[in-house]
Amino acid sequence: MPDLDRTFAALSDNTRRAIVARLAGGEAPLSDLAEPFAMSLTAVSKHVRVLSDAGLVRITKRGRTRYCTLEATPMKDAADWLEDYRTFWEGQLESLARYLEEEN
Amino acid sequence: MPDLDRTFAALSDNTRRAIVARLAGGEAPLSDLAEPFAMSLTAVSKHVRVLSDAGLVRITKRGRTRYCTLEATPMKDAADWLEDYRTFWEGQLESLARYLEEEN
DNA sequence: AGCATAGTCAACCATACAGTTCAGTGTCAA
DNA sequence: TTGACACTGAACTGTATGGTTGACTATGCT
Repeated sequence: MPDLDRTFAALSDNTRRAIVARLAGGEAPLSDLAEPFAMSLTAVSKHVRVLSDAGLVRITKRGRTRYCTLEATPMKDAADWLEDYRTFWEGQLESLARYLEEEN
Repeated sequence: MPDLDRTFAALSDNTRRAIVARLAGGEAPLSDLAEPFAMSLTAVSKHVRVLSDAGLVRITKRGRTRYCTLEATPMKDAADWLEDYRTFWEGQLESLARYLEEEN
């Protein structure tokens, strides 16, 4: 699953997760995306390219600006992968709860 | 959220996801974990360290073998982060479904 | 035509990562 | 006590990542 590789890798950076969060609110031009960050536009552009390579963001050029939109599917795939372990961690956290319970 | 950074980074490798999958079935010694992979034990040991640094795996030494167990919480955090976007991608995939519907 | 805006490209730097090999440590078993 | 087993550590290689700057392209505005 090299797709999952790239999806998780894309999400392993705080800046990129912030970009994703921002794009969940709707499409935005690159320069708008870059504005909140204390780094060059080039750097943000690279981050967006990583997201785009991972298929999480689609870039459409209108005039001189690039509009970015969030792409759902890869994130769903990642969530689905994690979801398979939900029962596991729910069980584990429940055990923890029981353990803490008994400790009192 | 540097924790999420490390969690997602840890999950961005196929080998490590396979290790996680394996550990979901119960604790296992390092050498058992390494066995299915066409790489050195050292390499697997490094992978496990990455998982351990990210808090996804706990290593307990009994005798000369290291037993690895899956640790729930960080994966839950990652899943929770992704879960926030579920409504988003469900909406988007629904739009896609409607679009495909209308195309016929 | 001329300038500002939006962004890419190329080159560079430092750090991290995935993998190797080889040598070493610690533990169990005969 | 000798040897096998289960690792870890150190050193090295190649490649990726996150960031910079400076030059360039392309579009829009006046």
